[in-house]
Amino acid sequence: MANRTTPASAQRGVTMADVARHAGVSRTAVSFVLSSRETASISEDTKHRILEAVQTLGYRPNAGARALASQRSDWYGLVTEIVTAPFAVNIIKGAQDQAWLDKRFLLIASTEQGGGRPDSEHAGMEEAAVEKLLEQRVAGILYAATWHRAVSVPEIIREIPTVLINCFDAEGTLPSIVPDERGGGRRATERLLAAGHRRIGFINLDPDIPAAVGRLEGYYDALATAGVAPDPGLIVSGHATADGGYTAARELLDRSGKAGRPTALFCANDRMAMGAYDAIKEHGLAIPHDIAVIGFDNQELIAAYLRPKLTTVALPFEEMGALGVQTLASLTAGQPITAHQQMVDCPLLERFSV
Amino acid sequence: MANRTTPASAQRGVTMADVARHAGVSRTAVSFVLSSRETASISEDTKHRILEAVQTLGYRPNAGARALASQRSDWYGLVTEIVTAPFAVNIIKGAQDQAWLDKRFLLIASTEQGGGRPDSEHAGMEEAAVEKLLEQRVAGILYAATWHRAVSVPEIIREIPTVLINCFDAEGTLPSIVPDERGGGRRATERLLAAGHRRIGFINLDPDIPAAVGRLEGYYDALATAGVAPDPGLIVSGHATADGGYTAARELLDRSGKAGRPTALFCANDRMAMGAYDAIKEHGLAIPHDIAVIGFDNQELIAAYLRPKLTTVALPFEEMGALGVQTLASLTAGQPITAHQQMVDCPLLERFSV
DNA sequence: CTGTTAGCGCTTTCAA
DNA sequence: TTGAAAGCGCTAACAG
Repeated sequence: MANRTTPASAQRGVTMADVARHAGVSRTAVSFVLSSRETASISEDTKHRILEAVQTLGYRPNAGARALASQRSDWYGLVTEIVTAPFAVNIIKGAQDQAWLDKRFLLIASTEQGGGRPDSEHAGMEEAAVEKLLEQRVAGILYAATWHRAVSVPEIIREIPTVLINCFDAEGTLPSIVPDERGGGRRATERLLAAGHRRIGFINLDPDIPAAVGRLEGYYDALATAGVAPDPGLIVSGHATADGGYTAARELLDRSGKAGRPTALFCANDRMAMGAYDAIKEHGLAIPHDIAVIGFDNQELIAAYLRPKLTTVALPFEEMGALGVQTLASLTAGQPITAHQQMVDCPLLERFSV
Repeated sequence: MANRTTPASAQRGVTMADVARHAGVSRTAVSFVLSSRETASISEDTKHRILEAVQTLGYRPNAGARALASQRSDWYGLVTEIVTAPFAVNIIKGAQDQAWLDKRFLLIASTEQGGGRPDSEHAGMEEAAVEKLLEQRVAGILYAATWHRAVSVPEIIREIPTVLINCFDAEGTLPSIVPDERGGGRRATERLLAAGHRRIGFINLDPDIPAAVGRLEGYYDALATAGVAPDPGLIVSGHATADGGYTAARELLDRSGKAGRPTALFCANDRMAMGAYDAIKEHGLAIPHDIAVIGFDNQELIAAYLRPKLTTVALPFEEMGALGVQTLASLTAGQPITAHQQMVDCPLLERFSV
């Protein structure tokens, strides 16, 4: 092999038997020491000899053999479209970090992004991915989506413990972890309310998706608690882009109806907030002096670069990833599911637009 | 297991022996059919019976057992900081897709981003990651960096075939795949030249990094070919941020020295171009009418959102990932290394700033 | 406290 | 063309 430098290395060679021989003990002893079993106690001396043999021989355990013999594996499968659409990439990071802590490996099978359509080629890829993961005998599967929505997972996934991250199955039979959209919407609105605003415009996403529903509910919640009557004229929904936000914001600002225009804008995502900024500036208004703006998603590249920097609600991707692994761990450990759907808080990130 | 629906499923149970029994043949026959060996020809009839048995029994091969018995694996390890710093996430996508085509799995071990410092905690994590990968008996390792630079890889990585993506080792002993920065710089400059510009300002990155060196060389190349003498006064380097770009652009624009200011700006990355836009607009100049701008990196979120949309040079992340897997494949297949360092083209993306 | 003995599910010579 | 048999490297009863 062209690429090999360390010569007498341990890649293919040193086995547990070698270690045992070198240390003058049985393979069992070695196995026990290496997996630090408590059951059988082994003299400090032998233990030391074994460890030493491991060192000098450069022994490296064979994870595959171990899995085969013990009938369990250290692997979780992660099937996701996220690698393709890196918006929620921190889910992977959170999962990976947590898995690492638990001394488990993540086998990532990336799929193309698909809207969860059951009838697409996407579905075929996903099924193939799950199949492959099952062949690897992963202990469980994590299924993560780029944006919070209902998905339809390949049926075979049900053969093993599975947890859904940032999505849920329509039948609602699989444990899932989602952001608390409603709480986030409430929090954003409360922040605006706390700043003294009473006429708060809400620029929503496509009203069909869970994010839109939840964030709007949160908006109503906060208004109700504060005792301000919601004005339907203050709520518009637009395309989830900067252009959509621009158009929607203009619409809101142009209205000089009975009560005048809003003094604050809650945009259901940062991209729309970006467009809203443009519309506001075009109207000759200053943020946050004349009008406050709050976003949602905390897309760093946008929120932290706008002028002024955007106050927004963050999606807890990393936390969801970590919680997913934890949930899967307890599932594979045979513990019953406590909560079917776990919601993770969406924290407010204060910057300078309120 | 709470989470199991398909009851008599194949998760732990059906083995090759079962299939053989069901089909009334030997395990060898099954093995041959399933791995489609040519060596021993098997009658169409038995083959059919075997495949049928596989179907009805729901047999699923055990990848681990196969690896153990055959002494080779279908897995490549990918150790990278990219998951943490998703700028170059398409490297993963490219690698993943190519691996999938080759019917191989990517075991991703993510590490925290580190500057390649050999003495950091980062290095410890990396070494642990590689160690784990070796325990899994991966066939080879891919090591990918978020930004093009020299890295120092854990020594143990040299025990197996390894290819570096978007980075290279200082000693230059490992095969590596990097973007053709110089070609990209040349291409950008040529584009500006083709538009008739002769006084082209260049806002460079920190001059120590390969991207800065290469892009500047490309700039000189293009100028030389076009027969225009480079003006040192037109070259500045700044911090690789929007602010850095803003400052650098101001500096260039404020200069009204002997030959006046540049009519075009080549920014060594898109973030700096973003800042340059601000500076240009503040000067009351229009893009591209008064001054053309070209960027580098093609950071979608920036390049496609600036007004006007930014013409820029793209980094070939996906291609590098795919090429990395291909290179690793030929390496593990025992083929000699042809090129030690492979450079991948950086294509120009025309938008509206030139 | 340590060693013996069976496998785990598959591949792969070597005979038949 | 097919089958028997011997492992791959490890774990896990069970004896000693």
